[in-house]
Parts: sequence; C-alpha cells; structure tokens
Amino acid sequence: MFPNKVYQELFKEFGSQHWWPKHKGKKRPGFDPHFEIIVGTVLTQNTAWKNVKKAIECLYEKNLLDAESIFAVPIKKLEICIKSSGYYRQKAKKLKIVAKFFSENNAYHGRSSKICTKIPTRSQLLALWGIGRETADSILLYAFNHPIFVVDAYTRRLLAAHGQKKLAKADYDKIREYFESQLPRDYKLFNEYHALIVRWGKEK
DNA sequence: CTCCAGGGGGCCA
DNA sequence: TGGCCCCATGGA
Repeated sequence: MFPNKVYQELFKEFGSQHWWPKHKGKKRPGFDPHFEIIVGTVLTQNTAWKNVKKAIECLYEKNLLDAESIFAVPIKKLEICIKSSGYYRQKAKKLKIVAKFFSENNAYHGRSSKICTKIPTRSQLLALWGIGRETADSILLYAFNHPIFVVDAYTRRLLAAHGQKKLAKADYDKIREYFESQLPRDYKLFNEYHALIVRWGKEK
C-alpha cells in the first residue's frame, strides 16, 4: 500500500476527526490541556471514548485534572471518579504512577501559566507500569506534538485490508517504522492519520 | 443474551 | 517471542 495515498483517501472520506487537542485550555481554565490528554490516553485503553469523557468531567469537577492533585488524592476517590471508563482499579493505579512521574519531573503544575515544555523520552514512559507502546506513543504525539506514528489494532486491519497481510501481523515497532519511513515526519499528519484509521475501523 | 471499545501486565511454554 | 487470561463499564 501507499500510506500517503491511503491517507488522502481517508481524509477525503471522513474529514478531520478532531482528536487531541479537543480544546486549547478554554474549556477548563486553570488546567494544563496537555495533562488532560495524558489522562485521556490512559483512560481510553480498550475503552469507548464516550465512557472516558464522563470520567474526565468528574476529574475536572473535583479539581483532579493536574498531576499534583492526582498524586495527592486518595486512590479510592480516584477510582470512584473514573469508574465509567472501566478497569477503574487498574486505571486509578496507572494515573497515580503517571501523575507521580510528571510531578517529579517538574513537567506539569496544573496551572496553564506553567505549561509543560519538557518532553519525556519514550523509554521513560515505557518504564512506567501501565504505559505500553501505544499509550507512550499517543502521549508523545498528542500531548507533546512529537512526530511518532501510533499503531493499534485498526492499523493492522488497515494493512491487511490493503494486502499487507504479513506486515499486519508484524511487531508493533516494525509497523510504526514502516509508516514513519513512508511519510513526511509531520506530527499533524500523524495526529490526523491515526484518528482516521480508527474512524475507518469503526466504520467496518 | 453477546460483543467490544481510541491496551497492558502477568504468566508460561 | 507468542499465546492466553485478567482487568470492568456501558452501549449496540
């Protein structure tokens, strides 16, 4: 397949998907929109976005949409708040770990006036319990505008649908490197492409 | 009723 | 490495 050509076709069919950023700090004044994206990447693991939205709203209402607050809040309260996103015990633990990482790295302060500029490395993220390759890459791409191609189950189906049966079953990083080698290294392109692939997959 | 969503960790051969 | 199983809610 020709990744560039497929992208054009998908965009022509579905248009812009408006994944992240969903709002640039306007919807939640006082909170760093980047950290909300990071929370979203964790909560949406194998979960419908609709269920995640409720959880994020709850976190916002309880002033828990920044690293320091999540790090400090009792985990039980966190669990109750994110219950709608499923796997809520595991995800509460994951959010705690992620919040600890970003507060210790002095990356997020929860206030828009101190937005993060320090980009974590992929291996730093992968070292965190609960952060696998797809989530790490989603954080880098969607929260930090780092041009890395996010691979998921739909990406494999897309490859298979275009005759790349072999590559579709290959290792995550082989697929990622394939797309990255075939496309200009543009974070906006990667952002939209992954979202379009998911949209395509849901269309079935 | 079943199936699955914007995955990842643990375990075992 | 690769294949299972588990985690859990909510909508179709």
